[in-house]
Amino acid sequence: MSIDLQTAVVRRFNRSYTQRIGALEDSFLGMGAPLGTMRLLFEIGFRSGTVTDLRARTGLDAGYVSRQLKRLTEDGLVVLSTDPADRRRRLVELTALGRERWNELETRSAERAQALLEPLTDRQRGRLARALAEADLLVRAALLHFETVDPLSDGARSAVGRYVTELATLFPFAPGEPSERDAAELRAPSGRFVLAVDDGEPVACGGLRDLGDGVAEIKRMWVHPGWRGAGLATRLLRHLETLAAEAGHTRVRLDTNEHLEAAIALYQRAGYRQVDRYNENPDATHFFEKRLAGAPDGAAAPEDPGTYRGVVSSR
Amino acid sequence: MSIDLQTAVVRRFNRSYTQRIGALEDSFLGMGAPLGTMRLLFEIGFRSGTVTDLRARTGLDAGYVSRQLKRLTEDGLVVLSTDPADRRRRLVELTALGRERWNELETRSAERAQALLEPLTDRQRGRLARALAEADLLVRAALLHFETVDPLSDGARSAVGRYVTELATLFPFAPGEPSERDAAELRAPSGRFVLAVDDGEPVACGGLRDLGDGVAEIKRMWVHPGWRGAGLATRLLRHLETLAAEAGHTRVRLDTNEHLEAAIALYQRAGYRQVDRYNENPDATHFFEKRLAGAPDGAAAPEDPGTYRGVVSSR
DNA sequence: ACATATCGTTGACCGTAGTCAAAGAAATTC
DNA sequence: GAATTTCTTTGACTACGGTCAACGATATGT
Repeated sequence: MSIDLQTAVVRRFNRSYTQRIGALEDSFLGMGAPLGTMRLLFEIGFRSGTVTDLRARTGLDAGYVSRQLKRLTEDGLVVLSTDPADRRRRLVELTALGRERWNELETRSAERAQALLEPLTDRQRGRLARALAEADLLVRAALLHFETVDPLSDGARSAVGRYVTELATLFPFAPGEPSERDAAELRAPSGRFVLAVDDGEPVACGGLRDLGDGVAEIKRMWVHPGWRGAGLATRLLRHLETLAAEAGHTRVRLDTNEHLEAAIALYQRAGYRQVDRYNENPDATHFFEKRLAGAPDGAAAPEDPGTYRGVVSSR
Repeated sequence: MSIDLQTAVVRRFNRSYTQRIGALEDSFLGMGAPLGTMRLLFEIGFRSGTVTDLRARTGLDAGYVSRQLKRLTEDGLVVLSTDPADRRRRLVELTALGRERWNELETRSAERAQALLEPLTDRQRGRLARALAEADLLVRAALLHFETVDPLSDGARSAVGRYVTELATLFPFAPGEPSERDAAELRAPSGRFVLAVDDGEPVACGGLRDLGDGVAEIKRMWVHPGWRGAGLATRLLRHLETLAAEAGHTRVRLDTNEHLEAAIALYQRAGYRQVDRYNENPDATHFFEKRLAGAPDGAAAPEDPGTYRGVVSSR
């Protein structure tokens, strides 16, 4: 399928979906309060906290929010209180009535979705759900981006923690605590650590460290299990290679474990070739290397971006 | 997959898609004119005609449209002229400048869609496009509804015309012109003709006539080729059976041609059993009958709503 | 020919969403 | 302890989308 055709499909879908389903927000209408007010109520019900927090999440103007909250308070849907920790701040919470309304919004939204499914036969319903789940994963993945972060930041720690936990379930693997020394290797200028985050949750990560002689090593590459099959690992690998090339490296190495079959397949698809053991890592059984495009002694294999399902590199 | 799970998938998709893609309409913004004005411009560019027509298509208020058109005229984007056929009416058309702007909107919208695809690998792009195409078909189909119309109305004629044309390509089939006498049989109270329309185009049709003795006959069942595989034929068949039952019939018959294999499979899945020839129709080779649920001498086979691909009944 | 209906325009009006700046109260910095 | 910053509220204001009723011009039915 050509890119033009794909674009046309996305546009056609956009049109039928937004036109026919109407804005999702429509479910907020007809509840006696304007859309904006209900949207805020929904947001508060989703997670209550300070007004500042609420504003940050919604990106709305302070004055606007203040007035909406006033209205909601008058309607008895929320209560405002002073934050004891910082008495400038105010805390927002739903009242029992507010929670009731919130549930009503939830119900409406669910009914809306059911009304869409209802006319279809069982089989078509299943097909639609599968197609939307697939589209959802891919759309989310498409809009994700990799950010270079500090390897000891909360997000990085959380991602690496998950990575380690997952590896430990696949083969005997007992890493030490993440040390400052380990982390320093993955920090600029000689190293990198990239992270993709969705909704506050780490989704993928990977690190790069300098082995000297123009060689970079890829470390701690991981993709969240719920996000696999969307090409994230391929993109991540490519991203890391680009970062390595930008830092002046001409080759990338990595080690991995024989249990990580999907990862090995990924490396092979991406043009890595197996090499001899180049370190003492007891967890590693397989070693790979790739010459970066543009590097002298070129002959880098053409990339074949394929689907990948599974955990990635070891250590 | 349970209906609750399916509903959850739809809701999750709704949220990620509308939140992340933003309203499709956003591409109308930042063009120096408010959204509503641009939306109208887009609609005119899509198909120009009378103001009434435009209003009917958009569902907007007469006063509102009038003002928008005034603005667009002042900006030199459209021209208004009196309809020579009815001098109360006015014709709207884009100027060259208006067409230019319209193309700009198209470009923006396409860029938006491409930006979504761009980060994905080739393979994932293909997957997303396929998933969205599938979802598009099913969503459109789900929101379609069958309407009982006069068998000689424009829509019905158009649908039957397509049906006849299509049959003629599949086997020797030379029907006469649609006669008033034929049509009368498909008219209430003794008969029915149902039609599904999307965007002015006929998408599916089917008729019902009275054979006496509590038997109804299904005629001219057809689904638009571009809409096959979305369960429309199954739904249409079910709908016609319901209409027949409501009219007091206890059995439904139909004839078809051996070349229409998909149709025959559909009837069998839907619980029809083959019977002896019951008419002199030279185009028919196969004959089916089904006892309607609730009818005495019951034992109607359980329905298995399966996917259907192909033209439907003969004649 | 007259009554009636239709089509578009115009004026008056409304609520919603949102912006901006001023200001009071509380916290933090120096 | 004074100056500055942060958090929230309030008043003033704006554009936008939209509704309603009145009106003149044109068509249509009888």
